[in-house]
Amino acid sequence: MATGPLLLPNGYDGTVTDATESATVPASTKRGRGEKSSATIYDIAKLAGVNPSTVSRALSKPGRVSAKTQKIIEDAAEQLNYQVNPFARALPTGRTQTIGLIVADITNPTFFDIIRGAETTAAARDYTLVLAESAESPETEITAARRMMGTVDGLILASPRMDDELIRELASGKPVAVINREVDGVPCVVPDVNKGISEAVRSLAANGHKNVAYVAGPPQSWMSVRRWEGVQAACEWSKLKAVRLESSKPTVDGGRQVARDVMDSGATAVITYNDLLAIGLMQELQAGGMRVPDQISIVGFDDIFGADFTTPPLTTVRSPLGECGSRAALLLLDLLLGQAGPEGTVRVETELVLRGSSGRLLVAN
Amino acid sequence: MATGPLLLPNGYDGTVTDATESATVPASTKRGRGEKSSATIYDIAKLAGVNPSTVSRALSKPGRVSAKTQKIIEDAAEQLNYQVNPFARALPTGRTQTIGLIVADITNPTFFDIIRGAETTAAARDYTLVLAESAESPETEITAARRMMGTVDGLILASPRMDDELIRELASGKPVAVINREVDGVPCVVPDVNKGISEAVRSLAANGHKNVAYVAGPPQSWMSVRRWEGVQAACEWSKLKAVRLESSKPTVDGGRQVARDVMDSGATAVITYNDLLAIGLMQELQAGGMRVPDQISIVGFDDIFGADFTTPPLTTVRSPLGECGSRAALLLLDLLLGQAGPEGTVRVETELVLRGSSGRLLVAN
DNA sequence: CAATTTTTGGCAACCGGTTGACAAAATCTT
DNA sequence: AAGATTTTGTCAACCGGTTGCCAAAAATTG
Repeated sequence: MATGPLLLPNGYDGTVTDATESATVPASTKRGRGEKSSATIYDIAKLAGVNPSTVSRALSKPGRVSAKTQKIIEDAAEQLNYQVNPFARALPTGRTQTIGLIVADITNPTFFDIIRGAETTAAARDYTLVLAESAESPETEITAARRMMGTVDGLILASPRMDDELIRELASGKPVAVINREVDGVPCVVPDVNKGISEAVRSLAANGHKNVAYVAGPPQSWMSVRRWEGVQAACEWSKLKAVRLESSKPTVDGGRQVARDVMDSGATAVITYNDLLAIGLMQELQAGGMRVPDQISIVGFDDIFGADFTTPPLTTVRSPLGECGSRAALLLLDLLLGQAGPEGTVRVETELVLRGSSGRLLVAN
Repeated sequence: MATGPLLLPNGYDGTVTDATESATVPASTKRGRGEKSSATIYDIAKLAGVNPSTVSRALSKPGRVSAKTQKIIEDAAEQLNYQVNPFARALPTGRTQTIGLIVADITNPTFFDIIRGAETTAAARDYTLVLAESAESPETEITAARRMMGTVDGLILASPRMDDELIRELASGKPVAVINREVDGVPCVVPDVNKGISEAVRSLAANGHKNVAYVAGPPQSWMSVRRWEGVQAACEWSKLKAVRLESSKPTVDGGRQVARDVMDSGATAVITYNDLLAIGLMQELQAGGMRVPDQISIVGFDDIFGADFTTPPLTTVRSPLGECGSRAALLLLDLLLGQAGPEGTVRVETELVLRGSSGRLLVAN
């Protein structure tokens, strides 16, 4: 009847609280497969000759204990190579130093910049980023969100597909920030599409285009609607005809599939919901013998990684995605630190990035 | 002197343990800003008329309680919309249902696929992925790793930059899996470069090339060394001359910068450490008037997103990055469930993806 | 139907920090 | 120097689950 913790690593057996042991080494050797587990505040307290609560205060409430005691405790902590146990801390306080990010689709490079932006600013403030994806499904999204809410201090939803109402419900529990969508009562970071779109449409009009097609994104996408509205408005202003086409999915493949419809529409310029659609569309049109931009101009959205690898390089309305991620993280962190920033929506600028895929129409239509 | 928890949301005030209250609603209304916080096993126990420990067993130890009690408890849990508190569970057990992933650079699309692969398989097994980056710095990496070790059940290091010794030290604490590098005694997932490289070199030789340049990656990169060795061996076998060039950083920009050296080297075919370098290099060479592949062939590594957007599309040695992420996650999860899989290194195949950037040499050199 | 074995549920300790209340010690007043 | 005030450290309860141990209940056996 050995009492060793080999078979049941999580048992509470063995560790008698015996005051006779030496105090220079952390008492605990219990967790896991017998490795040195990290020291606790109790170990520090014993070594420093103070009460554990004093240790706790010294380590987290600056100024609450005298400089002298502070020093003794810090030295002891250092000597024992102490690291707080995040769970033990999270249990009473609820704080976890963690923020969650849910993206619609990890496959989509649009989100990589957002992830990067959020991760970088979170890390800079000593927060850890937890990532999940919804696979474009509102149900998966809400499940992931609910699961995360338990473990994070705040949540960022990038291009959420769930209902406004659900988002508000989540936001009533813990701080939530939304990217690429505007939800009443919830802090949002939204690229203001108007500037970029009007630049794009004006450029198309100046190059002699009369008929513009907009290739839409997923129906649940708030941003797709906004972009379509923007395109309509700008086209009206520039006296162009605008028609809306649907896509099956907002990917390169979806772009290829919509090429037929684009041809049939008679448009000489196409603005797509995102760059992936634009790239797929361009590939398919070129494969069919069309010359871009001589016969048809293509404009994407977002300026994702790789948008300038194509031939011709893609003209696109750039959204500062990395900035969106970063701003959303900041919004959240401010909320968490109690210094509520400007309540409403943060708008970031979009701009036209004029490259080779749009230009003057050389062939009369 | 109101005792309301408004100003000090984390206080323990107020909640007297009064047995007279109605039992149909979770007693707790304390956490946060006064919203309904989730029910605890104590609430369930009260509602079901059993002991909290019985609830705990019913919910996590299948078969430990009778079917009847099980049902009563499950119903009560459902009614109260119970969710386990992950911290409370993690505190005594150490289990967190979380795995960490540290990548060298979130900016680098190579890691996108790895992240996706890991996230997807983790999520499928009900684990959450926690992400951090090391910004290509060994110091940042070890800091991030140490921080993470406290909060995750296992860790994946993708292209780690730290010493073998440090990796083994980490691995002695909790399960660790490594991607893109082989470390003795630690489970690794490594693309086997030989097949892809020999295909690539054979193809170059068949197209009349005699001099090959390899553009190396970061000096700490284990994989860069492996690739250079592979290129050397394959070139020797095919009787080609191989020379190694250094790059400043493994990015598109780094590729542009190395163009000069490539020209000077007299090589007619270039194999680069990764696709980013290849793309940058190709852009710069083309900007300087070189024709690809007529005057120079370019072969990258990894087949990242966008590698086929270029003109000509990039020939590259594909590593199944998504599979690497997924396999590493599986390795870890198996380890966590105690069913240690095959101890050693998992090798995944690489293959040449022949596209337009490599081909027959048209101009005598 | 009694004796024995197996199930099942309850008790209480425990994980490792945090914090309100309070008393002891130190500092400041007058 | 005695009293008032402030600083500092201790006590104990608490967050919400988990689990070893034990006794009561149920099932099995003779």
